[in-house]
Amino acid sequence: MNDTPDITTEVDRPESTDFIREIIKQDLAEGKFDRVHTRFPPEPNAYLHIGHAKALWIDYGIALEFGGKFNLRFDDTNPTREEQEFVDAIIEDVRWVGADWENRLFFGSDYFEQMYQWAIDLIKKGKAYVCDLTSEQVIEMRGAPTTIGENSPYRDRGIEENLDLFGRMRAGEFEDGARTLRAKIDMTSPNVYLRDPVMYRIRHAEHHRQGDKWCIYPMYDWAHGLEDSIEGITHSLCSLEYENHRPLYDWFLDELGIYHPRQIEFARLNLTYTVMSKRRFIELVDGGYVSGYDDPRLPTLAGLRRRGYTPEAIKDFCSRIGVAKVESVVDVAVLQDCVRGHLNKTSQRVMAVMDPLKVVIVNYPEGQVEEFDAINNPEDPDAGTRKVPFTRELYIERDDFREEPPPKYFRLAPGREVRLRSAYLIKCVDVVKDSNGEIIELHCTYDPETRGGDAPDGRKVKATLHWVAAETSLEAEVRLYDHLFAKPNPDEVEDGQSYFDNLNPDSLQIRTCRIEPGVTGAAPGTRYQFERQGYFCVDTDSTADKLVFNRTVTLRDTWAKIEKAMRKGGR
RNA sequence: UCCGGGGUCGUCCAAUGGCAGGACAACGGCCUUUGGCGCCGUUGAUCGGGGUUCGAAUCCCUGCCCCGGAACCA
Repeated sequence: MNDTPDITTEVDRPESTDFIREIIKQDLAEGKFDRVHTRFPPEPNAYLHIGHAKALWIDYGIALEFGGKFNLRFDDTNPTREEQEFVDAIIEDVRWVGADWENRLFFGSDYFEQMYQWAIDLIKKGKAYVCDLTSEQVIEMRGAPTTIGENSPYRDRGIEENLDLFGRMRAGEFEDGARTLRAKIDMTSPNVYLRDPVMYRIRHAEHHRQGDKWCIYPMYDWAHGLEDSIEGITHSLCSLEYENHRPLYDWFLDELGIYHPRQIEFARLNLTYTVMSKRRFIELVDGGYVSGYDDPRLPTLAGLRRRGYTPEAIKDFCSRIGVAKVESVVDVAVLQDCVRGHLNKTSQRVMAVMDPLKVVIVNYPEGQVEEFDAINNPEDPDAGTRKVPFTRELYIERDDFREEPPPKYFRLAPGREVRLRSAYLIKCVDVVKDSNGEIIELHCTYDPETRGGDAPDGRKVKATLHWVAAETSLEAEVRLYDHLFAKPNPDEVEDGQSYFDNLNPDSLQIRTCRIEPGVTGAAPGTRYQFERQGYFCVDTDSTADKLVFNRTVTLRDTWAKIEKAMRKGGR
């Protein structure tokens, strides 16, 4: 509270920047544009993933920073693969991540009439023609990157004939694939996208918004720049694979002489231990490797949401990874660090025992129940406290006791004293085993003087354990998630193998835990920290009778590291 | 082979001719009623070769390597 605000550190600190922001600043300085307007243009044919979130935060973040505007626009130019279901899902995801398009939700298909008129303009200029070649012929005559293409025999059709034919294409006189409208550019260009690209194809298909109003549909390259132009986009940001398309983007806009946004490309996101493509999501879902597109192991936004990730964490992640043009693979540990950071500050602590070992406090009165005040969040004093019941019979984590403790292990062991979080100091006086030698129960004594966890004589204990009362604790299902793939790069495979061979068999473990009773009735989506273990959130499968938790991420586990190092060193 | 991009710590991103810095990871320590959080520290990089310059990650030349590109997909 009495910290002196350090003004100097806030002044002159270079704000986060990247090559795109630099370009925009320069454009603004040169007067090339006098405002900033971006857009996020998903095709409604798949679920969004964390890679889309990166793009979204570049688009939206830039608009925000420059005091500009941001549009959400569905690029729905292909009727055969787009569905309303995806429109709804994408809107939900974009909203969840926190981008605000205000009242600017648009659909590329709403511009079809304008696009059609512009196509006519191009035909009139002699810059577009109706081509009767089949798709196979077009491909053949286009040539290869290393060779040049060949002109279509229909390339020099007269303007009147082109106009007539194009009108009849729209009128539905021809079958699917019978003809196309092509731009007349250069069949010898080293950039194959400039070799008379198709602008319109015939598809007698029902469009999710336009119904059967149209039977010709614009191709991406033709449509996208027009959409940007119509919306007054200043900077059209997209991923690297469109770099080769930019000359075509520019060509259409220049030939039409209409408002011309600037396209800038950046590298898309890759993450370790996962895959990031629509095709692979489909394969994983269809193959039953994951439960659906919202499986918490998938990097889809729906999956991350279900897993317990917060929009804040995702936004933080996007700003940490930056923007550049190098193909990159970001360590998923960065993402995990982001959620831990946010959840540490915000989530309520609770005690849950994953693998219960019974503890009997032999000097504690039978039938007595005490209630302790446990701190809800040490990072947030305003979070207050909660009551946790304590009884003679308790459960602790099986892993928190060792009959023969290894070096550096300072949890419970015979004769050792530890603290039960928020309760008492207890000492292990006896180990009870069954006929197989399996430990079934621990007998401990408690020190009544240590109520709350501190010893009046000032003696210290090294360990604090989480625990639950045997009887009052609840049973709950926990789903422990780990990386979907066993290798950082799932594509690193032996000959004859596929990325499926790298699936991590332990990516999901289902357990039954005992949890303190206060969580009764927690709604799906509620997030907790299970002390000493990790962050968990109530799954959508959870019911009043049966709580189900997803593990979002584990806590950092220094002891596990030490143990691992010792095991290695021991060999 | 042609066209378009790109090569900085293990990873991601800075340094815009002037001390190669930050984050994650790793390692060590301090603190701790979470082996959590926090704090401190250590390790660690300019693809190679030439050149320009007082000075090069940055500019020039050259070589090498990586990615993308031949859907009536986006």
